Parts: sequence; C-alpha cells; structure tokens
Amino acid sequence: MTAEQVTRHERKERTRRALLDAALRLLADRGFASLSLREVTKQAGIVPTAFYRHFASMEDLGVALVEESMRTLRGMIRAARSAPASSAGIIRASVRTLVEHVRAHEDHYRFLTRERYGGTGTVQRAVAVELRLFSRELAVDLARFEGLREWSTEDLNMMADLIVTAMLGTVLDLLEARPGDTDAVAHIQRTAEKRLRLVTVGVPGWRSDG
Amino acid sequence: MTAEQVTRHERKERTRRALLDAALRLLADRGFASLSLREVTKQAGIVPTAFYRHFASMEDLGVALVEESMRTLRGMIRAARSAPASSAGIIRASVRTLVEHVRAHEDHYRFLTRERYGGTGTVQRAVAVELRLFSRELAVDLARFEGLREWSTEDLNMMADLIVTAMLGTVLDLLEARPGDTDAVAHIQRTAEKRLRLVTVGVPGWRSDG
DNA sequence: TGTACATCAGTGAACGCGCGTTCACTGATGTAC
DNA sequence: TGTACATCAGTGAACGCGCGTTCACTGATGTAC
Repeated sequence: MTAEQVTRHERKERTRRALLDAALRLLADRGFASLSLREVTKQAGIVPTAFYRHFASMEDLGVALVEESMRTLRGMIRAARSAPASSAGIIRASVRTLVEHVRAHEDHYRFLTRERYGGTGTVQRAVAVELRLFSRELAVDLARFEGLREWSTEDLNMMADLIVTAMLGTVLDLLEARPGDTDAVAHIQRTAEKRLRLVTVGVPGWRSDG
Repeated sequence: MTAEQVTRHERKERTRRALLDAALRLLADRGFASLSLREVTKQAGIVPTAFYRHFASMEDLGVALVEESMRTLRGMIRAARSAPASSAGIIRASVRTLVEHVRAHEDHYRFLTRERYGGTGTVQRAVAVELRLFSRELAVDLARFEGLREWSTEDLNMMADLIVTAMLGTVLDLLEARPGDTDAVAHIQRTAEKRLRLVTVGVPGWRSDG
C-alpha cells in the first residue's frame, strides 16, 4: 500500500461532501429549517468558520441538496422508463424500481418529501417545480398507451398527477416503515401495485364529462 | 353601550386564544419547529414569561393546535357524510365540501399538511394516527356501495387510502393557489372530481389478484 | 531537482443577538365574613 | 353593602447558551524560476 497522494482540490471536495453528508444525517429526523450551521460543521468534523470555504450560507447548502436529490429522483425515472416490461408487467416493474430506489437513497427521498410539504421558500419551490415537470413527462408517456391515445391533455395530466401523488404516498409509507421490516415493505409494495391497477382499470370506462 | 364585564377566567381564555392565533398566523409560511416562544408571545401581545400561565412548553401549544385542527378536520368529514346527495352526485358534493372547508379553515389545514409530512415527533405522529383512523372509517362507508360489497377489507382499505391521499393532494393544491384566484380553485375542484371518478369508474372491472 | 514565494482550507478568539427559563413583583379580580 | 385578605394573569430584570459571522492567523500544498 502506497501513501495516498491527495491534491488540495481533492481534499476540499471531500470536506464539501462531508458537509452534505453531515446535513443528510442530521435531516434523518428533523426539518432542514431547524438545522444550524454550527451543528453541521460539528457533525462534519470541521470548525464553524470553515463552512464558508464551501457554501455562502445554509440556504446555499440546501439548494445543493435539492439538486443532488433531484438527480437521484431523475435516475429513478430513467430506470423505470428503461426497464424491459410488457404493458401488463409495467406496473409491477415500476413499483419494484421505486421501492429499490427509495431503499438505496433513503436520505434523499426523506429530504425531498419533507421539504416538498413541510419546507419553506426556495427549497420547497424547487422540489414542487421538479415534480410538476415529472408529472408532465409521465402524461406524455401515458398518451402512447392503448385506450389513452384519444384522451385530452387535461385528462392525461389529471391521471399523471394522480399517479405521481399515489407514488409519493408510497414513498412516504416506505420511509415510515421500520428499516428491515420486509413484511411491511412487501405489503406497501403490493398496495402500491393495487393502487395503480385500480387507476388504470378504470380507463376503458372513462368519459371525460362524467 | 354598557361597560363590558369580563371575568378573570374569560380574560385568561382570550389570552390563550391569542397565543394559538398568533402561532397560526406565524405558521402561514413556516414550520412549527422554527417557531420560538418569544415570537409567539410578541405576536400575541404579551410578555414572554406570561406564556407559562397557559402552556407548559411550545410542544404543549403544538399539541393544542393538533387537537383543534383535528376537530376542524372531523367537522369536514361529518359535513361530507351528512350532505344530501344521490350516489351519482356524491363525488361533486364531497369535493365541494372539501373546497369550502379548506377555504374557511386555511390555517388549520396548512398546519395539518405541513406537520404531517414535514413535521417531527409528537405533532407528526398525532396527525398520522388521525388520518389513518379517517381512512379506515371511509373504508367502512365504501363497503356499503354497489359493487364494493364483496371486496376484501384489504382492498377496501387500499381504495380508501388512495382516496384520502388524492384528497390530501387536493388540499395541498388549494393551499398553494393564490387566495382569491377563483379560476385556479375551479380547476383544482374539477380535477379533484375527475380523480375520484377515475378511481371509482374502475370498480366494476376490478379483480383483486390482478 | 531545489528554492522562494503565493495560495488557500482550516483554525480559534471574539462579537452581538435572540433564545428559554428563573424569579420576585404588581395590581386587578375574586372570595369570605 | 363594605372590608380585609387571597388569588393569579401578566410584568420586567436577569441568567447562561448556542447562534451566525468577522477577523487575523497557520501551515501544508501549489507554482514559477
């Protein structure tokens, strides 16, 4: 084993990473608004004043967390889209992707859901915008399915929003399940699939003007 | 006009009310966790130390707000249940009740949704428990409908949860709409009705084992 | 390769501020006779 | 009804504490020659 050669730049990047990780760790059971700069630096193992070498303010760090978490969310969407699945198995495959992704990135999803609903200002708005964007993309995907081709844009958006809302509910359920409780996760997974089936099974009987 | 005769007890009750109202006012754009005792007393027009004549701590005040907001929520449920409506008009009537209730008690619903998702500890758990209870009651109501009589308890709960989740999403949409924006409210209302119709129109085609 | 200087991530002391909480108090309202 | 005492909602001074932010600094890493 050779002594590790580390540049100043690499060291700085590691400390930045340590700050973000420290914040995520502290956010496991509290809101971002209740985090103090001094707590984060303490958790990261540096002195409070060194914080400013990496972020101009706590809000700045919050924005970085949003961006990072959003990248994770988009990763899931991409994974769900590219999963090989028959039209029939698409629900099972999507829910499985969701469950695995939430488990692998619990901290990011906890941050996103908490700040989406409980948050305030910049962070909340950033999450809301991104989720709406996601919903609109899903509407486009939906338009390609048998039985949805003739739906109006408004109705497709309505259905996409309902699906996103249901999926977010599933994310919340997963985050609240005690880690390692496989029975609970299995039940949540099954319920999520049923929810989506109930929504889609109604498609043939749909009339827009109710 | 006669000089108002007010007992000590009445005066105390008014100050307690002023504290709760002050908190709700401050909670319009922030989470409960970020509220300080001194801010609330200042907003209520009393000195910080007088707070303890009414609540043992801020958490205590938070619990009082949960109870009060829950009473409001139950009031809506009762109103929605007792609204005279044909089976066909039940969706329209329920959504109308929801919209009017949220408008009339914006502060309570904002508090509930924020603390349900973004909150922490006692307050969050209290809200979660109450919502689950509500969902179970709704499942019982659903079981009486044509086409749902033979559904399993699990499937009824699944459907009730989906409806509650969808309705909570509608509450969030309403709270985010700029006040007085009647076009936006009308659109949210229409979308909420469509969501519920999409969920219910699938009932005849439902097979539990998908 | 060796030297002399520049850069800059992290340090530690210090600041003023709002916080929750204590305590002894005031004076209006309530109660007993 | 009038008086004397008890109650208690609200006051104001004071406390120790963690906060965000400033500043001059240190010493390892980077760069120019």
